[in-house]
Amino acid sequence: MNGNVPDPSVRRLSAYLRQLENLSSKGVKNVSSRQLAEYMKVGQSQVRRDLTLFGQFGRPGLGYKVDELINQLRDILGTQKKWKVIIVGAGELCHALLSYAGFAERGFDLIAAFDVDPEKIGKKVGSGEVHHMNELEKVISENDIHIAVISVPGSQAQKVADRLVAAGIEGILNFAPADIEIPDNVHVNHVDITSHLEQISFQLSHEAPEV
Amino acid sequence: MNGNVPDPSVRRLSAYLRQLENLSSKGVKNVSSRQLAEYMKVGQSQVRRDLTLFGQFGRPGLGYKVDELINQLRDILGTQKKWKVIIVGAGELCHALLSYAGFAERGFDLIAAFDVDPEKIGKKVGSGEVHHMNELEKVISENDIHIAVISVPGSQAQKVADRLVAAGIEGILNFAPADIEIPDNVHVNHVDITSHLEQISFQLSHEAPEV
DNA sequence: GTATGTGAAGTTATTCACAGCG
DNA sequence: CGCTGTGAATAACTTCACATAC
Repeated sequence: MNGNVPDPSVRRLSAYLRQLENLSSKGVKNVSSRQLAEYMKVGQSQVRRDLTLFGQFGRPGLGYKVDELINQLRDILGTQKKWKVIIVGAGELCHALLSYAGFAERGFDLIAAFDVDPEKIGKKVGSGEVHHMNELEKVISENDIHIAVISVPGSQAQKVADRLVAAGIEGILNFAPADIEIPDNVHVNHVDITSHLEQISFQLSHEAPEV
Repeated sequence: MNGNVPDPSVRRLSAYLRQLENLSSKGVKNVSSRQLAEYMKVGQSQVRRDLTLFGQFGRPGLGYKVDELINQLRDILGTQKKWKVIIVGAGELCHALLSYAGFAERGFDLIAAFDVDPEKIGKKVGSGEVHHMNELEKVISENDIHIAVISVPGSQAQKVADRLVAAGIEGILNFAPADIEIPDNVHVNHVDITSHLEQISFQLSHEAPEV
């Protein structure tokens, strides 16, 4: 459909979608790029530019129809259809993610977790249950899984990633505190909490001192 | 010290630091920009450029001394000194974060958590314990806290953020699935898990179909 | 020979500003 | 008259390529 969309744009599309869902739940029917831009901290032309990368969704003089745009954004992001997702490592993070993230409403269906701890196996998580690690490949292939979340200790992350890739997984969300190496055709998103704290630390450390 | 460093550079500095800590623990003493660049997926001149934004740390012909560079990066990121951090919301995410992130080694000391659930109050977390929310302002001011983590339900996030800001917090790491509005002089980092999944979904959906 | 630091060039992303539609 | 969509202008970031140091 299109060659290259700036990464930052894609991130913002998520943010717009979040904001629009909010507006929709408040009964708002129409929104202009200026209004949308206000909520996030971007310029109004940025909003329009991001959207027009994928088509023309607005009406001059009128703005965008909230519900319509929500659907268009979901189409763009590919979350109109449900993705089946598995999570490797059924520890606290796994439960934390499930307890708050509202995966399902956003198009992601957690259908299985994996762990080596016998105590955890068989317990319910999301819309599935905890399996033993040695069923990993079987479950992936039988259920047509494309996306996996890694939430194991850092020392295990690479090993897990290798198995996921070998089993055909194409997208990985990595919460382990370790970088993983994977082939170029697999998409990884690494959530490194320490790094986020370091960003903040950097900002505070380089603040223009208060006058 | 310096006016404007590209955000992407700061993010990469964290990544270099992570990689260098790794190398150091393996006993590696020296590293070149080419080697460092290989591990992350950046060009070698990018590495040099990022580093020289803050000084000249390398030796032509030799590369960088691993342990020296680690210290310099920590100075830059401001994590040479320990930051005291609090977390609001003592739920599963709070425990997940503590159980795996190795905060302390990276310069962040979790000294208190806050919750409204009486069952949780008094329990130990990190190097502190869970307090009732109404002690929030008191603990912040008495302990000279600058950074806070929000891990409460989305509906509470804004309220919590407002109190944190009013109490003098300058940096917020927000895990709640909601955007928060705060004044410009406070630094926020929002970890939105759904958004990360959407990035992956987008990539998979717009993949050049396999030939 | 190897590797840094950096001007200059190139690329990518953001913002401006306005023609044209509702 | 408000608001979109978009060429053109600007700014931000990255890469090249080489003089210089070890």
